[in-house]
Amino acid sequence: MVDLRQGTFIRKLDQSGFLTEEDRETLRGLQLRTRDVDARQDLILEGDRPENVLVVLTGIACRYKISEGGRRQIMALLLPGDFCDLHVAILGHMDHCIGTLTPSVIAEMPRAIIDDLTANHIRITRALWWATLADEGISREWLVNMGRRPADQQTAHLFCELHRRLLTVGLAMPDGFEMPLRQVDLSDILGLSPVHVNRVLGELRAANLIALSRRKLVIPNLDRLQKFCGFNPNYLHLTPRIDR
Amino acid sequence: MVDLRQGTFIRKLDQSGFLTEEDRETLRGLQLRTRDVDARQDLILEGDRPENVLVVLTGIACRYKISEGGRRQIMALLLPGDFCDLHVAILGHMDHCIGTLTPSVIAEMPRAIIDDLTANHIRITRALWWATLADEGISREWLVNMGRRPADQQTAHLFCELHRRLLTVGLAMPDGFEMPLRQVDLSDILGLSPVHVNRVLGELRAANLIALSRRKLVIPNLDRLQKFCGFNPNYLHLTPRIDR
DNA sequence: CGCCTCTTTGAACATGGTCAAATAACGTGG
DNA sequence: CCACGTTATTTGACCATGTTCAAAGAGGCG
Repeated sequence: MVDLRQGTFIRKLDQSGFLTEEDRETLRGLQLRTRDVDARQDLILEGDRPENVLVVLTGIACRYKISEGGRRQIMALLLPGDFCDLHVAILGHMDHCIGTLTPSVIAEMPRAIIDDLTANHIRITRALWWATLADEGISREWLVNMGRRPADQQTAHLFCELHRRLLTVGLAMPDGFEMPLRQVDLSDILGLSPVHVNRVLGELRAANLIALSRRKLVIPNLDRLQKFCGFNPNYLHLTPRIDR
Repeated sequence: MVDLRQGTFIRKLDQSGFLTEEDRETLRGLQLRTRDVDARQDLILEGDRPENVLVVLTGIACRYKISEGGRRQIMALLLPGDFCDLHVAILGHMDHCIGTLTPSVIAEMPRAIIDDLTANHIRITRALWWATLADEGISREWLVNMGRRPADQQTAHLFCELHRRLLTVGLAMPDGFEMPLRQVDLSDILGLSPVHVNRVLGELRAANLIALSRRKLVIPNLDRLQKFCGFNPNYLHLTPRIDR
């Protein structure tokens, strides 16, 4: 079944700047099986050696681990268009779990397709590699965020990142976006306690940096929010590439 | 000049399990210029578009960023054999800085060599990709470490990781290793204050989990240390690959 | 309406941070 | 080899940020 929603990941790969119209055509022609998944379901567990590569088409998923202490740490957010487990093709086994945070539609890309793409489509291969490297850039920024920013700036920074990333997949407005994550999820992303996240959200609201209610996040003044947390979107590597 | 020290990165890539003797021969034949660098020197700055890819031959370097607040966060340690900036070939510009932590020897791999390798040596290409993905696994574990472990376990975990990684490049003994990082460096890795790192080190010493003096770290009981911090080396992807 | 989940609030506590100063280790030149 | 300046580690006292536990409200949904 050709699914129009796969436009999301084509657009994502296209951001690498490597694809030609021919490549996009190839990607559009892929026949992928899709799967509807509820919120808070595991897609892949640590140690798995999955046969298919999963791609998020709609919804939000995440990479996470459970620490010895039984606490969840989310290490990456997977938005529409993002690949869940490309690395497994190279590394062999998963070193973390992947689960949905919201109800999602997931596409399954058979290993055979990946093998074909990486063998016969050099630019698509580069785009795939680009995607994994861009992910890495984000996790580095999260380290800075957790290590060197106080909770309020850290939270604001996450919102700036989400806003920017959702914009590129057409899921945000210039001044806000649908925010389906719960406060517990935010706390597991930020490495904070849920209670503290709640208080920080209160502060950000009080400072009129955000408005958040009924799952809508409104950013009254994006520039102010970005300045507040020192957000510099460079690490997302979203700028149009004109140099190759 | 063929430099024997490039054995370090060949060994590193070999851990991917993808290389054949022919590939190793190819890598051994590379003519690389090397450079001696003092401790605490920048090799690459944020925004750079370096022409050569750098490889650490001896010493320890790191990826880092300086936050708005002027505080350094180290996001990765680069040990002998590690590539500094492979991603730049794909992403276009650096989103972080790279600098040495100790006196180091750095090899410069001209872009032309990388292009040749990735065009004509499929297994070496996969090994390179493997290396970047393994790095990513480490930064994910660091997120867990910072987000969900108290400072003492976090510090212990870093030592376990360092020990294991240094073992694979022949720079550690079964019960310890040379620890050239200062406490400030540790604090910038762990996202803690230098003072607190000092106190944590004291605790770990008091609990007889480590002995640390004159730049030698001794681990009296590795198993105990690993249990203490929940260290599971899985994420390093160092296990011998027999499945392909 | 009633249940369940999520958010909000309060009070006491703990972990880690800051500032400042003392001590120890290191490297260099005499 | 020692003295000195420099850099790194250690210690103390006080403070701030974030955590925990518990309970009360709000919202969403059948």
